[in-house]
Amino acid sequence: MSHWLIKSEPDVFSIGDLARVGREPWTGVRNYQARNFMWRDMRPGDLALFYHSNAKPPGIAGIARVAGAPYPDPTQFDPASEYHDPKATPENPRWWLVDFEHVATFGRILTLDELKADAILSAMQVCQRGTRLSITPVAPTHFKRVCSLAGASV
DNA sequence: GCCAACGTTGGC
DNA sequence: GCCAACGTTGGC
Repeated sequence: MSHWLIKSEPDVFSIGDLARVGREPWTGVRNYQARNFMWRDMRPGDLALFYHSNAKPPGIAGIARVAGAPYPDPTQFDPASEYHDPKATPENPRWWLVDFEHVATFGRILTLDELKADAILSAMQVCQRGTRLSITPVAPTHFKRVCSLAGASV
């Protein structure tokens, strides 16, 4: 099993929103590296840290799980969507996604400051400056340590 | 295929 | 709101 970190702006879609809906298609990813993670590398059952970006404070808010196999992001075909991609066709899709389902909401946000201050977790990609990638792989040791610091048992 | 300009992300 | 980082675009 692989582990991941997925970013979301809580004003747009938060861990609480995921808990409410249960399962959500991860639409709107328009970066090839992030797409490749979903399209090629993720497997159903993989666990992901749910990170709140552009938040006060930014940090990890909970855990999600890859809920199924990848499929084309429907928003790329929708001219009314802000994620519409005129170069994509149903016969030749460019953007793929997976659904995520809610696993756990942490009792508190594990803040970016705490991650950076931690001798082990400071190596995480999300801690490096200039990392804008919305989906990143996470080492199993990092995943376990985050869960233990957040008091979550997974 | 180089690279300057531009747009976006996201912490601060 | 500022701006560093960096991916993408498009002229050549």
